[in-house]
Amino acid sequence: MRVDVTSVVDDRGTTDVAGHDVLAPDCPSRVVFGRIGERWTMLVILALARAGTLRFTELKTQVGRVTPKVLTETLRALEDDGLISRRAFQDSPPRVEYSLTPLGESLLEPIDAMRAWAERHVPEVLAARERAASA
Amino acid sequence: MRVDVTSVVDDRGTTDVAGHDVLAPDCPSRVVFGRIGERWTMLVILALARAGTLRFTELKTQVGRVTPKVLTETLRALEDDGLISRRAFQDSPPRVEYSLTPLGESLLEPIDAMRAWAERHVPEVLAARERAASA
DNA sequence: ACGTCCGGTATCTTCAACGGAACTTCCCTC
DNA sequence: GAGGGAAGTTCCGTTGAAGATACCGGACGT
Repeated sequence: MRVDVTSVVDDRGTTDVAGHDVLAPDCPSRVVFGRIGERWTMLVILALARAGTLRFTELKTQVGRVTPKVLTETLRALEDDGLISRRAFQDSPPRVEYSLTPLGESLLEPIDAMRAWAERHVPEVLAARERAASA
Repeated sequence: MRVDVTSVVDDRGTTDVAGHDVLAPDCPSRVVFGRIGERWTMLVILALARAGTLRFTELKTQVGRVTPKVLTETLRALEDDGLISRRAFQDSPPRVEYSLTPLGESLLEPIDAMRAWAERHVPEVLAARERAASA
């Protein structure tokens, strides 16, 4: 199929029912994995999932050692993707509340699958890493 | 507040049954998300999942425009984590075969959950992105 | 009048990832 | 003896994300 890199593997049903080629660099799953692979997004999403709603500084302390700049970037990106919503009140001092959108909440399911895998298998991964390091 | 990353949020059951704090920077899920967030790992794992076994150059062509150096790095990292196995034969010309370990195969399940989410929801994400871009 | 809180910006620097191209070793074929 | 795989390695350069630090503007308390 079109897309340059393509046709890499037409010979064995590599595209799913929806017509996506999971190996193509522009596959939707790449978009998703790219986003959740970024350093702070998971932490932000999980923090919001727990708290429901958090203000900027609350988020900052919950998430850990993130600098305001990077946190802002992360939040903007997630907002642009429709995963979180930002409501600003013009109180003084300023108040801004972040929370998950329904779309963001729906992402919790696959995230949790990943987390479950991690909890079950990370000991094996760490053991393998240690073996590799000492070798 | 004590800053040590721990005990960030003891006030609301934030640790799961296994005692992991999902928000801690050293949480196992971070390890996993970090790894799969890297640029080529997904592609390698999915290619191997399909083919079963691949040689270096086969992998290289399947995965796309990856340079040998980066592919080697990716493969080494995955091998160190126990997700793929590398068998070298001393034929000539050299032959090396890569395949998923059982651990690597077990990772396919959460990956697929993620992929399923992506396929269902990426249109919404892209729509949100476009709204954000034009605003 | 002064400092504080809040939600950020602005600027600078550092660091790891990624990439390109050439080189290597070993054996084989032409 | 010239060339050609296979599976990398080495050297070098670029880039983009992340971090540190400082600052801002407006209301508020004291």
